[in-house]
Parts: sequence; structure tokens; C-alpha cells
Amino acid sequence: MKPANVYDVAAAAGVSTATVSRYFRSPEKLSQATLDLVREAVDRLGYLPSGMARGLAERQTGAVGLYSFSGHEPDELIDADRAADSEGPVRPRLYPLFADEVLRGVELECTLRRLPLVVGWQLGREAGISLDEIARRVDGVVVLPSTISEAQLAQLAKTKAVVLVSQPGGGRDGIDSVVVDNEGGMAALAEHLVHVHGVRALWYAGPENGYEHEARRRGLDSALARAGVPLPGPTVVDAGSRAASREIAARLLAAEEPPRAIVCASDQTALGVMEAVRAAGHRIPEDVIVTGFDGIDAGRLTDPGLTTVRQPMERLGRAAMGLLAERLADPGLGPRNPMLPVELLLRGSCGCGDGRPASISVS
Amino acid sequence: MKPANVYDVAAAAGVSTATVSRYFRSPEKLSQATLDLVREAVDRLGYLPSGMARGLAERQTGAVGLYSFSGHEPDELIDADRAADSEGPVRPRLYPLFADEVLRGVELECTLRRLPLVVGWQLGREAGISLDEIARRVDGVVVLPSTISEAQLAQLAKTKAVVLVSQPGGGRDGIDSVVVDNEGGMAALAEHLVHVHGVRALWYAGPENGYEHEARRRGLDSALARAGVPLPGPTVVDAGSRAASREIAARLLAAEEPPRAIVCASDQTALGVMEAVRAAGHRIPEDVIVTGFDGIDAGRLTDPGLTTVRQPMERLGRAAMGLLAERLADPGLGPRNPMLPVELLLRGSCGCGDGRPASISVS
DNA sequence: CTGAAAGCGCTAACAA
DNA sequence: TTGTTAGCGCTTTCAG
Repeated sequence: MKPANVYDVAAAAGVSTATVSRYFRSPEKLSQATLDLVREAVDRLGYLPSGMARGLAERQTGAVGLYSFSGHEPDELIDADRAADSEGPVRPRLYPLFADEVLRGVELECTLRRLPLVVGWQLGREAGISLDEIARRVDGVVVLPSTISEAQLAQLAKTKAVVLVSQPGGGRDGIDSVVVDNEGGMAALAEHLVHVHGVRALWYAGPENGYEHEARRRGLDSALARAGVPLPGPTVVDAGSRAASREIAARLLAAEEPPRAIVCASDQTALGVMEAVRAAGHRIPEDVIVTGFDGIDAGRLTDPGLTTVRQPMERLGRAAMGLLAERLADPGLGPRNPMLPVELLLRGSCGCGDGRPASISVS
Repeated sequence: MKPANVYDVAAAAGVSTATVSRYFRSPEKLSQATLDLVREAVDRLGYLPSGMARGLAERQTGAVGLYSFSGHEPDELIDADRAADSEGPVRPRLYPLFADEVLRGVELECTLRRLPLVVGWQLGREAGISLDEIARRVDGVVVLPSTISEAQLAQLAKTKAVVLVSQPGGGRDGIDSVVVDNEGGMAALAEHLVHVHGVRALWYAGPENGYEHEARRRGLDSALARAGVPLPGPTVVDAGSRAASREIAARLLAAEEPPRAIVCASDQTALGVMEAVRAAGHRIPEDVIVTGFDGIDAGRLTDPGLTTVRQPMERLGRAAMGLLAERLADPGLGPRNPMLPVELLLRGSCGCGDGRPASISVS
């Protein structure tokens, strides 16, 4: 039997559909007697107003969206069933990752603001959910770094509010953004390595595409240049891929002398690199220092702990959703593009942190 | 300027609205020439079909929902900004909790099945988002334990597919459920305490309302009865509240002799109890054994590690969304109510786990 | 392969 | 305070 609609309820209560609508939208405009009448009919029929019809009529969905890459590799996800529930010193699957923590912040903000959240994950290039599937259901969407082209984003921004996370909004109309100080964080890390640990020869591992990684590389290079240390060559490594990890190991074995440090563009890459360094027979940090970027939880659980630059991930999510909510409330706002500070986390993998990890605020 | 709709696109392309609709829904029915015509218009106008209008016309939303309690206390969430980004041996705010891990499983399954997910959290009794706000936007919803009455659930199930997590579906029509073996897990834990550690006097801490806790209590009592150990009295403690933790501490101080063990209905309660036990001047596990239930991550990070019963939380979420997707695909299905096995995790807080934690499968 | 037109269920003027 | 009615934007027969 198909669910009741306004007409059914109106007929059952002996009122008009407008009155039934008012019962939900502006009960204060109805008399007590009418209220009771409608309530009875609603309860009896188990009536739940359709969000689709309501959205159509109101010309807005009343919901917000989050679109993200999954952070995991497809095959890893498919196998997740097996991996998820085992336990050990090293987790079989990394969690929570950057995207998970940002999501938590977004959810939190949505809960506080009473906004239903529609989430969708991109998985690899083709799998998962498309941004359009999310966007068509919401008034505005927070977009995490994903393989969405600038053009698509600009197109979308014409009809929906868009807030970019970890990608510069570029002052484009209708596109807000929130980023962290990637450049400053990486520069601070580089200075630490050079001045405290005397590092003068290092490798850089990480994908070189994308705004975040470019900013990090820039921070690294400028700090090294200032310190008079030769810049590392480009090392392209796909974060998380086992092949990349093997490649690093092979390069280490092939090298006449291993670098004093390997600076990675992300913690996930760094965890793979740590494995590779050990596979090549070197000790961390005595032979090779390894550093990451992000501050995911897994970096605390390795031995030694991973020295890294921590992004305020949950805050990033909250800020992004906050910007979105504000824009929805006032579309006239100019573009906002805040930058959040990061924090240098010194743990064992750089040779610091005998005892508790130290943390240093940057920017 | 308001966003383009089908009519705009149809006019721009010189075709009918039906053709524009077919462009998206069944492109194989259109000639190449028409396809090109429409594509051009769509791109030029930045057209994104409205999910609301589509849902209305199709009589289904094409999305699924997840409704959950937040797992955190409201004040904790409000202050989250400050707490979220600090670091230390014990995290200022517990994460990920049960609900977070289940959510992850649900998201994962949605990603694989390409289903947009609408999430909403209840916060305390009144704050946060209401179940109706989620339900009206989706075809079916997964509901985590929350303060939703049986009556409301039954009402909702009349119009939407509902899958309960950690609550028995009770064979009701249209209500599926997935639970874990709470009773068996707690019984296994109790037997371990009695037979391995010789526990004969213990307290039970945890809220006594709700299906999960009732099942756990039942498992505890029956195992103790079988072993001829006197049953603990009821101890009602609101999980996570500081007042409850203080109360435990006070009771310990008032007691002539502390119990050999305090068995808790959840890890969150157990973490509070561990604090309380120490505050009362006792050592864990030498003086007092403390155990939890859930297997959240935070239980690994305490010193000593928390002995607990691990639920396969991610799998719970995946299973729930799987059931929902299947029912949506075939509404004729009878009620499904699977029970997932749990695992006993022996760590330091019961006196086991010199070295690596042991884990024992239950059921 | 394409078009015309009738809804889908709700809201919001506008009247009464 | 309540009712009438015209859309909201899309899909889907039914014709052609």
C-alpha cells in the first residue's frame, strides 16, 4: 500500500492540504482544534512529508553535501571485510585517515546546525559516487581533494554553493575554501631537520601533483635554499601503493649512500617509506630519518613514532561546513579563503622524542 | 540568475524535455545527433538535473540514510574545537567510537554500491537532527541505537525500509536488523575472569537500559550462575559521564573491600571506571580488574590495555547497509536478523597480556 | 527515435 | 484562521 500523502491526510482530517502543510511548517498559525484534527490523521496514517516534494516546492533541498575521495585504494576497500577486524601493533588498514577526520568535523558541524548531510565518496577514477549525484541533492557541497577538474568545479559553482577543502578557492565567485599552511609547515620541518639534525642530503617522496603537494614541496625547497642545502630531486611516488614502496627500496639499495633523510608529502607515503627503508636494511632514524605530513593517528603507533606536520583535520571540516552554512544563509557574501595553522610534531623518526613527543606550533 | 531546468535545456537544444530526460536516463535510445545537441546545451547552461524533481517523478529518492546517536556528550562536542587537536597518551576526546566505526562500514558499502548516503546524528534528547529529517530524504534508513521509541520505528517502517543495528528487529515486517552476540561475548568474558583469574566478587557498571546492555548483563549473570559465583548487584552508571565516574570512586572508597573486578557494559564506561579506580587509590589489575565491551581503539592505548569484547563494528555497518540495499532491490524479502560473532580481547587490565594481547573468538 | 502531456507531493501566494 | 490553486522540475507513458 502506498504511503499517505498530503491529500490523504487532508481528506482524513477534513481540512485542506494547505492546512496539513501548515501543521508542519507553521503550526502557530493553526487553531488548537485544527492542530488536533491533523495530528490524529497524521499519526493514524503514518504520514511523513516527502522531502523530494518539499524540496521541489521550496526550491531548496534543506540539506548539505560532502564529497570526498575515499583515501583508501579500491582493492583495499574490497578486502576490507577481512582486514577490518584483526588486531595487532600495526593496523592492517590505516584509519582514521585525513578524509575520515575531516568528515568527522563536517558531521559535527552539521549536527550542531541541524543540517542533514549527504555524503559521497569517489573511489579510484571511476568507481564510487559522482559529485553530481551528491550536488543535485543538496543546496551546497564541501569538496575534499578529489579528481574533479577545475572546470567541473566552476560549472558546479554556478548553481550550488561550493566550499573547497585543501584546495585554493582562488577568489572565484561562489567558491569558498579553507586550507592549511602547507608551505609554512613543511618549511618548519625542513628547518628542524637541517638545524637540529644536521641534515644536508635528503630525498623527497610523494606525488607531485595537486595543490597540497606543490605547496609542501615549495616550503621544503625554499627552506633548504635559505639554509644552503642542495635541493632534492623530484621523486614521484604514488601514496600508499606497494609498488611505490618497492621502488623506494630499490632506489635505496642502488644508491651509493642512502640519504640522511627522506621527507614525504604525506603520512601514508611515509609509512610506506619506513617499510621500504627497513626492507633495504637501514635503521630509522639512525641511518635514515623519515618524516610525514598530516598527523594521522597511525603515525603515533609506529615504532619509532612518525615525525610529521599535523593539520587540524577536524577543525578543517568544521570550518568548511561553517563557511557553507554561512553562505547558504547569505549568498551575497564575498569569497572567503581562510588558512589554518599547522603544528610540527617531533617524534622518534627524526631522532627527537626520547620520551614524549614535542609539538611546535607553526604560523 | 536561477539555474537552468529541463525546459531551458530543451529549448536551447531545440528538442523536447522528454529528450533531455532521456539524455541522462537512457542515452542509448537517442540518436548520436540528438545526443550531441543536448550535450552542448547541457554544458553551456551548466545544467544539473534536480534531485528533488527527479525523486518526486520517480517516486523514490535514490539515496539511503543513516541515523545515529553521536556517541559524544553535547558539551564535549561544543568544546570539540579546543579538544580535537591536542595530542597525548590519552586522547582528550575518544575517537573513533562505536558509532564512528559502524558509520565507516556503512559508508564503505554505500560507496561500493554507488548509493548516496544521508546521515544525521541525534545529540542528547533534543539537539541534533531528527530521524524524520533523514527518513523523508531516503528510500530506507539504517538506525543505530538511539532514543527512538519502538512505536516511532514501527510507524516509520510502514513507509520506509528500516534496518536496525544492535537492536533486535523482532521479526516485524519491513524491519531488518543486525546484532552481535552480546550475551555470548559477555559470558565468555565472565568465564575467563572466573576460571583464569579466580574472580569471585565483582561489580557491574553500565546503564541497564537498552537491548545491548540487557543482553550483556544476561550473559554475565548466566555465566556467573553456572560457575557458582554470586551475582553482582545492579550498578547504574551513565556511560561517559564524569558524575558517574565520581560515583564509582566514592563507592570504592566507601566499600570495606574493593571488588576483585569491575565489569563494564562498554569501553567508554570502562575508561571512566579505570580513572575512578585509580582515583580511589587502587592498582589495575593487581587490586581491581576492569573490563569493557566494544573494542574501541582507545582501549588499546591505555596503560594497561583494556580487556574487552570486540564487536566487528565496521562489519556491522556493512552488513546493515547490505541488508538495506537488498531489501530496496526486493521489498518482498522476509525479515532478516543476522547475529555477528564477537571476539574476546585479553589485555593488561585483567592481568593477561604480558606481551601481546590475545584474542579469542566467541560463538 | 522523438514529442506531447499528465502527473509525482508539497508549498506559498492569494482569497475568503 | 482556513481554503483554492498554481506551480516547482522531472519522468514516463502513449502517440506518432
